[in-house]
Amino acid sequence: MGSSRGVRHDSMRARNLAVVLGEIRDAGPLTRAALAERTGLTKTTVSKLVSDLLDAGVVAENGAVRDGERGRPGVAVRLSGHRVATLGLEINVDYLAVCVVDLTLAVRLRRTKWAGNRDSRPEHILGELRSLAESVVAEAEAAGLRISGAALAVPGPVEHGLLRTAPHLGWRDVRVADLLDLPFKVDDFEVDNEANLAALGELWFGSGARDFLYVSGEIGIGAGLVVDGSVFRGTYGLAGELGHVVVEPDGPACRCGGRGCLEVYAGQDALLGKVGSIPELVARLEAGDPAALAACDRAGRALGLALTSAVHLLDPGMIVLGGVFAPLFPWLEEPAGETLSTRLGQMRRTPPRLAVSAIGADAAILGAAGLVIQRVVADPARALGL
Amino acid sequence: MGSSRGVRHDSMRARNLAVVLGEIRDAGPLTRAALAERTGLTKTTVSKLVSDLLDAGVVAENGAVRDGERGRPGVAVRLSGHRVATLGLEINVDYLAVCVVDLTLAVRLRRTKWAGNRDSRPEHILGELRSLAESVVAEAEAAGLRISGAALAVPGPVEHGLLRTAPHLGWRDVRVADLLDLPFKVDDFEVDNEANLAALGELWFGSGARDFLYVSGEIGIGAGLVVDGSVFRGTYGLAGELGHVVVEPDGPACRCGGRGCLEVYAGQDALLGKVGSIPELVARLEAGDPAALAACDRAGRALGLALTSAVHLLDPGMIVLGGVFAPLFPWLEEPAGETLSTRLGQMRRTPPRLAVSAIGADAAILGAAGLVIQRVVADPARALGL
DNA sequence: ACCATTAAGTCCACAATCTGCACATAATCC
DNA sequence: GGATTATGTGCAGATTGTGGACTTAATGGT
Repeated sequence: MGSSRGVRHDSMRARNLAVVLGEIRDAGPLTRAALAERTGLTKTTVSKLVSDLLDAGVVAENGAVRDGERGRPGVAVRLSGHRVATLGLEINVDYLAVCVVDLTLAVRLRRTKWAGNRDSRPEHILGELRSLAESVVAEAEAAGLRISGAALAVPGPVEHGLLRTAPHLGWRDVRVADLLDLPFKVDDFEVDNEANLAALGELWFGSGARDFLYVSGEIGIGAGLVVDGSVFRGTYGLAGELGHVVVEPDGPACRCGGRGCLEVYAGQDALLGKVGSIPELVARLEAGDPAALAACDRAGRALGLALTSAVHLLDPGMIVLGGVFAPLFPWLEEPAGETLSTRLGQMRRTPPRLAVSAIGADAAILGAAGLVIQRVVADPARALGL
Repeated sequence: MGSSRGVRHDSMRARNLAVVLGEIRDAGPLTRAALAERTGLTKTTVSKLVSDLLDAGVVAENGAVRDGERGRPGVAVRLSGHRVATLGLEINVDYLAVCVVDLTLAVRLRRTKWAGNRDSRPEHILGELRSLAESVVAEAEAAGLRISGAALAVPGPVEHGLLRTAPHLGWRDVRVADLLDLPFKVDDFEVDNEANLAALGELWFGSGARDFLYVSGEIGIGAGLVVDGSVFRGTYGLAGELGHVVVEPDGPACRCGGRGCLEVYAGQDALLGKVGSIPELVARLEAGDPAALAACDRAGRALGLALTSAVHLLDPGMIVLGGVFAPLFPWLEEPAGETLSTRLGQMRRTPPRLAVSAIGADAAILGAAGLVIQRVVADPARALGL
């Protein structure tokens, strides 16, 4: 049951710090007077709160505002990225990646290590990731940044910090946080599915939409639903497994135990067939190779069918295709979109728009780092000890 | 963007009233000392808050607690249903229904009016519903209850208070609240999909589970997902349209424009075939009628397939079958459950349990009334003018 | 150039609410 | 019947926000 705690003076202040900081983030540089107007707090209170935020180094004054109006010009306050930053981490089948993002969501550092991680020992991979992270953190700290948390994207479903299964890594039930052992408190470190974090990457670093289903085409197919700026995770955090939605009840067997799942038709293995890589596939598609075109068409139709079910169940504002689906978008758009709008029929005024992801392979690490930034802004008092 | 308001002294108090009242609701009768313990507030503060709640008539003292311990016995405080109540309304194809539920979730009044509402004029039906509601409200007020809000369940998707389409009523784009014109403020009246409200009915009046997918088998098939005690509605409030999830991509045409939707195999029309009613179908099933058994088996398998997709996308804690699926549960459970667990395969430790709804046809009105009660408890200061 | 006007930001007395401790109250235990 | 223990309330004090007066820094008209 909801055993929620009462509110005391300090939580009131904490909340108001978050409100002011959130408003500065959402509505760009603002003067104290404008902040008072927008938050409903008095100028006095806003002044005191802003002063604390200035001391903490999370905001900075932007110089006088020259808006041509009469009267004393205000001093606008904006988010400052010079002190607080967070760490985004990713383990994928082919690489490890790390980035540092500051409070303004500027990417400060970024590093990738290519590695064949198929069927590898968790301890080994996580050790590599730790040393990668440590070097990046040291560099960030040398630049005067304080890393206030981290999040890690993994290629598989995560339940309460436990990686249930990562089929292509060959991992099962791995307590990732314990093995990785970074020097963060539990509250400041999170592990989540690659698709969920990539969806958040699209949210904060992409096109600016606040409601969409991000479809992550990797070796497997996942999806992350963003509704009004936050990810829907379901009961155990396992929502969004688009790859195993039923497309053809009597179709070919899938590794999951089912038959005719989306992954069978549109997973990376199905798309590539005998082709070696995605860039090569794109080259063949551009050259008009019939086998490649047929595979894409089939994948697109299957994707359209799975998305039909997803739209009925999840009601996304739009659909963003990412991962390997991004470079293939020109060949997937028509069969998938056609299938989707035919099937949805009269159920919707207009079917959700199909769009290509605005950011590339970095989606997941950016989303991971952004998630922690989000938390700092949502509760600066806790994150900064104000 | 989240232009949220700052917190002032009065909102702090409002929040604490809600915390205390919520705790009393969730954890049964509690003494002031126990409340202080649980909320983290001091005994002094809790005393003052409880005193206000007593004055408002939403809680009552329960007599001394005799728990065999030493020391002064506390006086337990419990929710009191003698003053505040809410109204639940439903329009369905075959009937109108109304109920009054008090703060303790006790059903105080209940009335159903059978009517053939197929292809009827909205003004007419809503007029009938209004007079039904008015008589029930008058009766409730005569019993000393104050009706502090209402919610209405309708058989179709609702987007921002607009009933988009109710195929079996023959309605399209109806502004239900305006036509119904009950004397409630906008904040105190809500229209929602029958499946969503039935799901909430199951939550508050059913088995006690807090995470489940409620599947509502009516003329159409809808579903309401409850995660941690609240309904997931998607971007436009259209989530949970289980009836049009793809079961067989090349199956028979559905009235929605698609093919092989769940509704084609497991909608009421498909289940009944030439049989006249659900009770008659049940009788035939009990008698072993092969045609009836085959229809149910086919419906169960189709339901299992649609639920497979739903489980992958929505990650429900369990699955509750309601509406006409409730009486048919004995014949649906095996084919649906078998299909579901085979298909989910290794993706889950255990597939979500299939259960039958604990409440009957009243699910939607109970959920509707309960929703408004929930709001009163969530913000007693606003709802009661404290 | 100067002064009225306008708006931003700060100062200070005051108000709302919660805390912490003391204390009265009402049981049980021996 | 007195020691012990726990509940609930009263009162002073702390924290935080409010509201209006005041200072500051511009513009614009004379």
